[in-house]
Amino acid sequence: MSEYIKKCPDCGSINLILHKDKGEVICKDCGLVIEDRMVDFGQEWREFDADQATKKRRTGAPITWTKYDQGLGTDVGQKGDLYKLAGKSRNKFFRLRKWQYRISTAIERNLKLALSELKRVASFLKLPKSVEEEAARIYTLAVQRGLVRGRSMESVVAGALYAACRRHEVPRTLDELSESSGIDKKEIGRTYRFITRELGIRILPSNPVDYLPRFASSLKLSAETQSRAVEILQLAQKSELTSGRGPTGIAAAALYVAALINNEKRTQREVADIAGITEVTIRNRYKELIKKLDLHETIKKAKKD
DNA sequence: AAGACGAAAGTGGTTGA
DNA sequence: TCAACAACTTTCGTCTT
Repeated sequence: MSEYIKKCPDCGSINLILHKDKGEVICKDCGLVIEDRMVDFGQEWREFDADQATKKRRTGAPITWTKYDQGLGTDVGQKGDLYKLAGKSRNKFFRLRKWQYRISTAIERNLKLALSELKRVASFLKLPKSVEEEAARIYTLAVQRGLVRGRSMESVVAGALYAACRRHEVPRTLDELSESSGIDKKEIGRTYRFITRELGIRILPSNPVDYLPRFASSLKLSAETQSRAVEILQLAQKSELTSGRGPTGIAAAALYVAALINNEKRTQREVADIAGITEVTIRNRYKELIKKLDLHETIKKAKKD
């Protein structure tokens, strides 16, 4: 048992029980949960067969931010323990349960709801687990700092997801996020900026290269074309064609040019739709690319083949 | 006829006084 | 807080294949 807790801070009783398997310290007299989420101080065991495993294994599921209490947490009277008690003390525990519920409402209820929404959007966008975790962490921090107040829960969820995507370099566009969460694009952008600023999350400007694989596969372009596009992008970055421009536009143009060179021509319209930009933007980027990188001959040569 | 191209005007967001 | 500004979009007419 923890060294520093010897008396119940509520009733002063020294009758404390340690629930090792739950990681809780409970006052035997008043039922107060003095400490939960404590670390198991027990000896380290090894398990040699299935029987020992059930007896000796001490860990549960890994801690995760996608559960509102990180998969830990203590509930009063969960398993029907309460019905072993009679009369007064039973009522007392019902009261306790009620209070626990009330106390936890503010933040935890919000989290419960928000995280299920987060999960829904994340799976809709087919985001990897790591991004979902990150987004959940960001959201949890945001709630704890009261950043959600005055904003809709959904928009903060979307903002957190967007931030997590950016950090993990699996960018989704604001449009995609907006479509899957049903939140206005502007709103997501605003909350995104707000929470990243408030939480001091530093995010690199997104790299056009990160968009290529997704666009390329949507357009059913070959792997060669895709890697051609990567080369073009790298050259473009050296010539400083990329700074200050929308990353999707550059990615789309590079892909368009790469497709031309490799005789897998797609129309500007097709590419533009996939990338969520207009043909005009592709044209502008495309012109710049050709001019700066001297791709004239390369394209002409490709056409003859 | 479809796609590519370019001009011109409009939009939303950033920046700097 | 406002105006200037850059990037991007929308629209539309013209040219190319």
